[in-house]
Amino acid sequence: MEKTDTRQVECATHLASVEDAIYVLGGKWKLRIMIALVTGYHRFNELQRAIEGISARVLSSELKSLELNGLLKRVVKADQTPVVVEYLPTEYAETLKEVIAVLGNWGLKHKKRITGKISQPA
Amino acid sequence: MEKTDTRQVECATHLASVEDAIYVLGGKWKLRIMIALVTGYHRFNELQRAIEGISARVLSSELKSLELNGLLKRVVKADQTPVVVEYLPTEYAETLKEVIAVLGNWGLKHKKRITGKISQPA
DNA sequence: CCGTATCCCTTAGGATACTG
DNA sequence: CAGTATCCTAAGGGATACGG
Repeated sequence: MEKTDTRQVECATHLASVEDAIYVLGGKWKLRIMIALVTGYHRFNELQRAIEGISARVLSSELKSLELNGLLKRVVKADQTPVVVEYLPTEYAETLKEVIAVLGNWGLKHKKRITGKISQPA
Repeated sequence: MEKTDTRQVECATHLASVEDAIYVLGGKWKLRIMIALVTGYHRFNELQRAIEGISARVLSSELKSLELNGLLKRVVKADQTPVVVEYLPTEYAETLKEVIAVLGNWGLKHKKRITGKISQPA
């Protein structure tokens, strides 16, 4: 079997790539925050309200992590009276749309499958 | 602004869906195990060797979780001399291929972006 | 409103050792 | 080979309170 090597390499490559993705997007909150962000929620408290269950402390630290990875930009508008801070998805965040769509889709179908539980053939 | 409601609902739906997906596929190992599985690694120790860094304890518990979610099937071949156990991806696991592909792809590009670090325009 | 600081608890997951 | 048992640490994340 000489294809073994090829397969091993392919597997290792896949492994490394999703590892990278998980490193950046993994955890309970990061993708959810990105969803809220691209949906149009930009203010801190707005985000906290949209993402049920997240605490200010966690939201804050996750936002920093996401900014470091270039997925959002923290913008301070000093010209307003009570300084307005906005978290805006970057252009780069667009690349996540596919990820979110695919993952969300899978989650949706999976839930149906689990709850519906049609007798699947083995 | 009367589209707000629609947007809120859409966001909530997305949120719930990826939440479900993360619940099933989240964590450091589950997706990696599925990759190894569909790549063709089926035996316990084989998997442990393919997925660098995973301990027997974790591999074992993750395999159970994945089986519960219908993504793999544990098959015992009692007809061999030293009983052979195989973990086989189910048909359903096919639905993950897209997820893995998209996520892996994103991870790959992201790594290039981070390491290469071409001056991106804001 | 926009966060940070503290404190604490739970969980994921690593190390090692051991059994059928 | 295929796991389980134990133990332990680190990190994630919740609650509350507080400051700019």
